[in-house]
Parts: sequence; C-alpha cells; structure tokens
Amino acid sequence: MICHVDASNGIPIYEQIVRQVKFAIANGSLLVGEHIPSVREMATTAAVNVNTVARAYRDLQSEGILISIRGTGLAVAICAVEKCRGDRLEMIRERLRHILREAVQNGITSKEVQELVRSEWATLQQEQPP
Amino acid sequence: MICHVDASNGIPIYEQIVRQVKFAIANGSLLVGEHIPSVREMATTAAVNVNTVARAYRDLQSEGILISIRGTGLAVAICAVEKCRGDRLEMIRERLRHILREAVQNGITSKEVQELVRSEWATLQQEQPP
Amino acid sequence: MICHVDASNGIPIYEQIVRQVKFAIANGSLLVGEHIPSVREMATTAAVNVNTVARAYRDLQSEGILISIRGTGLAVAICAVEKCRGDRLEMIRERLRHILREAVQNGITSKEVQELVRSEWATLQQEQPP
Amino acid sequence: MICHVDASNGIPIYEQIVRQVKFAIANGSLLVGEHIPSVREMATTAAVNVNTVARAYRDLQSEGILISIRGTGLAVAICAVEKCRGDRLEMIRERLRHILREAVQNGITSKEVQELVRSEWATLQQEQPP
DNA sequence: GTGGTCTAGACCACC
DNA sequence: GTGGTCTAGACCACG
Repeated sequence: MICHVDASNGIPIYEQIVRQVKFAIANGSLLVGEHIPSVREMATTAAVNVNTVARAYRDLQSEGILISIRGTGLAVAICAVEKCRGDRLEMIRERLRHILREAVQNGITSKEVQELVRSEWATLQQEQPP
Repeated sequence: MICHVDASNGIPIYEQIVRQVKFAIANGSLLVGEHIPSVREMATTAAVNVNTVARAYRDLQSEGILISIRGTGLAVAICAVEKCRGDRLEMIRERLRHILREAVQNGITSKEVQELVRSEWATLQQEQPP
Repeated sequence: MICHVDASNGIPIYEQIVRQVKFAIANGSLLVGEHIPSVREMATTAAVNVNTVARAYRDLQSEGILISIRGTGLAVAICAVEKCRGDRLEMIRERLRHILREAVQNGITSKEVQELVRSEWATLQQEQPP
Repeated sequence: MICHVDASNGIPIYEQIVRQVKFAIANGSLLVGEHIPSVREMATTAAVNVNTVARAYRDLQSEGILISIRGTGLAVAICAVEKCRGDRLEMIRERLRHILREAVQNGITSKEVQELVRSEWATLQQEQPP
C-alpha cells in the first residue's frame, strides 16, 4: 500500500494517511493480518517524516483500526473492516456537508451545485482512468 | 452586511470573512462604493477581534477587491464585482474538487456521490428555509 | 497655484501640499503678499478634503512660512522666500539620503546608482517636456 | 542573516524586513533551501516582536518568495533568487522615481540633482567604510 | 471617526 | 522545535 499525500492542500498529512488507510481497508486492498507497512517503509514510500506516519498509526490504534503486535508491528484489527466500510461514505459526507452549507448560505442554486459536481466528477474520471 | 463565523470549523476566521465578503459582492448585497462596514463595526457584529477583521480586509486589499481611502474607510473596488462573480463558483469548485478526488481515488462510484450530494443538499435546504 | 496630489504614493496628502507650497514660493510662482489660495479653493482644485488643506496650512504657519491676516486669509511671509529657497534642495536631499543608504547597505554599486538616476531622470524629462 | 530595522524612519518595520530579506536573497547571503531564520530567531536578533516578523514572512510567502514547510520552517523558494535579483534595482528605482519626479516638477536642474546624488553617496561611503 | 502598525501573550497544529 | 491564529490593548496618521 502506497499513500499519496499532498503537502500543500491544507489537510494535515497524518490525517491524509489515516483516511487513506481506512479507505484501503474498506476496499480490501489492505487485509486483516499484518499487512500494514512499517512506519519507516510508509514514510519512505510516501516521502514524509517518520514521526508523521507514527502519528497517523497512533490515531488508527486509538480508534481500534490497528492493533500492535509485540515485536512484529501493526496489524489490521478484525473489526476494522466492518468499521471502515461503514465510515467510507461518512468521511466523504462529512466534508461535503461543509461545502454545501457554504454554498446554500450564499445563494448558490441546486442546479449550479449539481452542474459543478457533474463537471468536476467528469474531469477527475479522465485524470486517472482506472 | 453581517458575517457569520464559526470559530470551530477549522477554517481560519479571517478566511471565512474573506470568503463571505466575496460572496456578498458577487451577490450584490455589497455594492461598489464605500459600503463595506468598518473593521470595528464588522468586528462587533461578527463577535470577533478587530485585528482579525483587519487581517481579512488586508487580504482583500492585496487581492484588489477592496481599496483603502485614507481616513475614510475601505471601498469595494470597481473591478471587484466582476472578479468576485467569477470566483463565486470557483471557490466552491476548488473545495469540491479535493473531496471528489479523494472519493474517486478510493473507489466511490458516481452513483454514490450523486446520492450523497442529493441527500445532503436536501437536508441543508430544510435547515434554514428562509 | 494648483497642487497635484497623489493619494496613493504613501506620502501624506497634507505633506505633499506643504512641500509644493514651499517649492512654489522658492520658484517665485507664489509671491509675497496675499496670493495663497483659500483653503476651500485649494481643496477644490486639488480635489482633496478641506481639513487636509487646513492641516497643511497650519503646518506652514507654525513654520513661519505663512501668516494669518485677519479676515483676509493667509499670506506668504516676507522671510518665507529666503527660507524656502534655502530648503529647496534640502527637502530633496533628505529623502535621497534614505534611499541611497538602503542601496549602499545592500551592495548596490556607485555605478549602478548613477545609471539608475540617469535613466530615471531621462524618463521624467520626457514625461512633461516643459 | 541579521536585519537592521529603524523604528523611526516612517517605513513599517515589517516592510523593512521584507526588503532586507529580498536583498539578502539577491545577494546570495540567503541561499535557496531552509536557511531563513525562524520568526523567533529573527525577532530576537532584530529586536522586534515575533508577530512583526511573522507579518513580514507572510507577505514574502504571498509573493512566492518564501514557502512554508509544515513544522519545519520557511524556505527560500527556488524561483525566489531570480525574482529578487530582478527586483533588486527595481526597489531602489521605484523610490528614486518619486523623489526625482518631485524634483523635476519643481524646477530642480539635472546638474543640481547629480551633485546631490554625488555628495550624498560620498557621505554614505565614509559612514561605513568596511 | 477611519485604517495601520506594533506589542504582548496565549493556544494550537505540525514535524 | 517550527509557523499559524487569535485576542487584547496601545499608539499613530489621516480626514
């Protein structure tokens, strides 16, 4: 698993990592067991500071997503899949709500928003054709 | 014009003010001329510190949205309306793009996104049916 | 006498007026007697606030350049010509010194400065061919 | 790098810092990379408040001269050297123009100006002959 | 009255 | 450790 962080988008790097790990678990690209890359490895592949990765993993542990196995590293908890899959849309929804609230408070119409979503979505699809 | 700031949503207060002023100009609720509330007035109505408002106004000046008339206050620049109107959807789009990118990179389907937008939008409409 | 003020160059308007009056007296375009335009007239021709002109005239009085004649307005003091003529170059020199100091402190060479002065002077000559 | 600010020369301290940083980059005494002193350090050596330095650095960021590396400090942008070097004489020229314009508008001759520059320059050279 | 500058000190997020 | 934000209060310049 490789995280792609964007250091200049305002979102804390550790949080970007946390979210991407959650998505990976929900997707099944990170399986229950010991598959999670070590702090150093993740730091290298994502080109960020080790402390930053450590911080992300710490948060994931306190959420019960990851569990520490002595001397072996961190593993995806058994209950993690269910939890992450449930949070999957919730994480997006949470942020979406803030934006839409700003829009509606400033007189943007429903039509304009739908058009925005449609055009942006189309652009992104082309960006990385799976 | 009254700004509604939310000190706990992570976005700096001065930036919230900047955005709301831009929206107000785009909407026409803030007209070209000398209509912009003084820093002290805005600070009072928004219940924030004077310096915070001053910071927002300063940023707006460096963007060319406001111009300072010595000893008189701040005026909406003539070119501001055009600029703000152009930025209106852009400001929303900018943030929308980040979210959608995260969604698409993590395997959310187009259908799911549309449903999210629809349901959230409906919720917000009810929130403040003016 | 008409003052040309530039509201956007950082120098206080009242100070621009003070300086231009002094230059006018030194040049002889403002003669000893009652020739100085009234506050209102000056404010109109220069398109500035009357208070601003009043402030400038007040400063000129306290320097002894202008004297108040009851019911008639302000007149150029007899000693003013001599004083203004003496200050003529001094006013320029004062500001020149600050710039040159910054230049020399930052490693600009004598040659570069002379070239700057030469080219700028040439540009200005063309700007308003007397 | 140590900034020498003069709190009593009318130019805002933060602007003095901005200009001196630009000169330092143009001179090469501030190299691309992470060499820029921290706000706290600069505040100490220049004997000004931390916020004042922060304000200067913020302006430099919005000009693209500095870039913020989260938790690490501020770095000189790669393009900064070119920009600062280009601005080097421009910053002097900008102020010089205002003075010369005043001079020419008030009948100072080319000869007088050159003599002023020459004598002031000579004086300054002696001031700090290192 | 207006905005602009500066200081002081607090708290937070990040690495 | 770093910068960023916010508050509070003071003083000044300008109109």
